[in-house]
Amino acid sequence: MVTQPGKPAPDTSRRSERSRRAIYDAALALVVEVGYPRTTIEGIAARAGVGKQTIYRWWGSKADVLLEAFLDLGEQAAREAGPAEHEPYVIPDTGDLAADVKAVLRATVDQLKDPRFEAPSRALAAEGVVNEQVGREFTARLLEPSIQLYVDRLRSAQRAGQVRADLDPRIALEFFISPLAQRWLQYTGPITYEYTDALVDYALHGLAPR
Amino acid sequence: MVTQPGKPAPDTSRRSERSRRAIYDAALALVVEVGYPRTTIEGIAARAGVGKQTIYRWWGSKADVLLEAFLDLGEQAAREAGPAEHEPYVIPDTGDLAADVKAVLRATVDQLKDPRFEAPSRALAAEGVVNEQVGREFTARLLEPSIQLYVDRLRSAQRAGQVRADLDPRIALEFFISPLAQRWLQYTGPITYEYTDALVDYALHGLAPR
Amino acid sequence: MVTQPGKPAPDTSRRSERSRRAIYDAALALVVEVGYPRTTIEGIAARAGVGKQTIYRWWGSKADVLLEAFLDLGEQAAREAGPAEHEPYVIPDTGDLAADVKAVLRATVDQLKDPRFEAPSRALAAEGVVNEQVGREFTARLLEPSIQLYVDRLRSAQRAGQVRADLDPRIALEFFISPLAQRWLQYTGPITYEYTDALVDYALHGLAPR
Amino acid sequence: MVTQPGKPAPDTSRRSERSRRAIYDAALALVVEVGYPRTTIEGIAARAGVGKQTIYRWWGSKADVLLEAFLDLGEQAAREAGPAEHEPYVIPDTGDLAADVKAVLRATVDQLKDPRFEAPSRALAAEGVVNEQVGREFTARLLEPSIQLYVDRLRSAQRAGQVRADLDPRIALEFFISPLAQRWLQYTGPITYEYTDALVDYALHGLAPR
DNA sequence: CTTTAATCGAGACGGTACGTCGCGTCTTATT
DNA sequence: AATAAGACGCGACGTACCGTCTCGATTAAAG
Repeated sequence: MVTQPGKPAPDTSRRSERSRRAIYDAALALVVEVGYPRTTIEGIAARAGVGKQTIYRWWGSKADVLLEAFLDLGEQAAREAGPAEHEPYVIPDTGDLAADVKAVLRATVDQLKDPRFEAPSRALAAEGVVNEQVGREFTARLLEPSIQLYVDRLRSAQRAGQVRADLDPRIALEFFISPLAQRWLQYTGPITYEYTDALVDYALHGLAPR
Repeated sequence: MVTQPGKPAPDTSRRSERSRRAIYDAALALVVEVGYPRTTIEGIAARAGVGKQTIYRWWGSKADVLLEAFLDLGEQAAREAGPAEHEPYVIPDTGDLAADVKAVLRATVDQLKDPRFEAPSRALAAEGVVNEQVGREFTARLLEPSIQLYVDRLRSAQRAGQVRADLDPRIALEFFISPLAQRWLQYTGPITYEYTDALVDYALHGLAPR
Repeated sequence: MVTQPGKPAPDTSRRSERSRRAIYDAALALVVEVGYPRTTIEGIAARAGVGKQTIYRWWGSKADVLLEAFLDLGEQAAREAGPAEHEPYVIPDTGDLAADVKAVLRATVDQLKDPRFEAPSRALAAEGVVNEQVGREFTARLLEPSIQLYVDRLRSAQRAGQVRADLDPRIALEFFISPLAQRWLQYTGPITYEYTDALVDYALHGLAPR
Repeated sequence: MVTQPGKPAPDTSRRSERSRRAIYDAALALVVEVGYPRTTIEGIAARAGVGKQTIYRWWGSKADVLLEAFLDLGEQAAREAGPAEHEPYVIPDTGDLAADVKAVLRATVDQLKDPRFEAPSRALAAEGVVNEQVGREFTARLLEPSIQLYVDRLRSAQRAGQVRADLDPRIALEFFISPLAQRWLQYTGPITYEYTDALVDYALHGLAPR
């Protein structure tokens, strides 16, 4: 992200768009097909019909390539969905917090099970666990936007009196997404609609008896 | 875990205890010192004063070695703590669920920040995210025992009327540990005592106003 | 061959005859089947159903084993041929030197083409070229006895006036065997009866016109 | 020699001349210093300051490297000797066959005792004995040119009436070189000027009395 | 519309680590 | 005490990728 002083900084205006696209496609395809550890820079270059240097010129590491490829995939999907139908990219606000969050979590469950999404995002998550720089980048560019949606929706719910006003939404939202994240990352339990529905109910009403 | 048909299965009784220990020590030290990706089988062997084949004979991969080394480290720590003082290995049951869980989570926070623990467990978690077999093994042998302690404590609280009887403890406990896990794995927020205390309060009383 | 001072010198009387034979058989069979370089001590031991140490106890190297195995093969062949029919083990003396030597060389040609003989003796010759100790041992125990037969036959011919009396038989015999040896060792030409017959004629009458 | 179908055939024009030279030097030096069996590809690469792959890219085996290194050494020596003084690379033709051949054989004796020549050529000869492909290559590229010189000289002698016209020079020349070769390869006798002189005399005049 | 300089494809290069094979030594249990 | 079995420390194998470094051959911006 930061410009290195040692490197002459390549000229972005002359960059080959066709190569960039081919590299993204190759990287994503390989991660799906052979898995992240067996995805190599050489393999990406060969599959993309691109010189290795073209990759090293524009990215710093395998994880970097994949992160941008994955972000691009998201933007592409958003673009294809069109401005009208952008359902999964915001949290609906029908006034019923429980229903709205349940709906979004169900969509998330579907997404987690789509191999096109799962392979690269697992790879990036894994890399991020062990490489803090990648981890922070991953979180900032992929998780943070989604998290912000939850924060916004919770603030709205607070204003509507559906959520206690003294709660920190940054913490509250974790009751919805962290258990799901952990089951996904660490295989601590099955991932189903019933499960995510239960999470919402448990979280809203608390574990203690009323 | 499963006996491979192709391999002649070495004779466990003649195994060198001294080599096994040296390998564990070397693996853990290297992961702390140079990080998981730069920890190599060759490096472990060299540092342990052991032939590479001795590692390949008994373990299937770098992750396998580290997993057993880490489990052994845990057992060793438990043994050293002695049968009298086994504080972190159960959840206290004073009758006050909130206080008991807060105490345990504070201990967990400390542990997550201890480099001797952090480096290998991050490494294993990362590997597990991208390699399902390792992930399930990691969860079964490392996470599951801790999870079970929460299940037991929550059942006790249900009997005591402090937790609603109709809740599934396997889900309920995730409100305590999953948010912490996600902050640790994905840098989604700071990890402090105040934070874990808040988790317990939010979880018990729910997000919705009473 | 020389007793090493460092080694405790094993007790020959307790030696297992069955193992020795099995090792010889395995060594010879492997050299024929997979070639000398791919014949290993481990392979010989495994095929002979013998511990590796049993080989290391009694022999100093792969070449040593093979040399003894090959010598044993020769003795065995001689024993089987019986005391009556020991044709290839002496040079006949009919009074006609040319005929006698031609006959022996033809037998040698046959032997050189027998795979059971060729594989191990090539292996030993090769080893001997690069390892002087083995080379001298090979020559002393395998070549020298045959050479001596030629010396004797040539001396007899000298007495009979068929060979000039002032010649050194140690040199003269090389005109019969060295060209053949070189063609065999270095592929410098085809090996046929006509060729060995010609060698004898050329050698006896000289290259210069009479 | 033959293009393998499985390998993509590297681009010869981009080959590093400096690496090739360094590899030749290292290979020859190591064979002299530690012997052929203890000369390893890894050792050559390390000494040449070259990646192992650079060796595997251009040669098929240790013997291949050494063969080319040795041929190169010969060409280099020939180049250094210059076009004027190329004494050892042809057989003189003074009209006196005996004298000419004796002179060349004496030079050969000297060469056989030069360690810079002896170590690699023994190694290649040994390898060739046990590996027919290497053996034929060795003979074709190293021995054959020298053999041809003898053939030519003998033909000249035939025309001059010094050698019987009905003889096959390919066989006749072996009386000069094969006995020497065998003594060198198999330690069957000492190698001296007197010996090679005697070979020439015996060969020309024959073993039988005149 | 050239000119020209950066990017591109290709892939050779010096390296590091891989996972395997075989060495020669050793230890253990059996005969 | 020798044996079958095989674990061990060690070194080399041949392979896969790493990240750097030339090479022409485009190729798009500036002259």
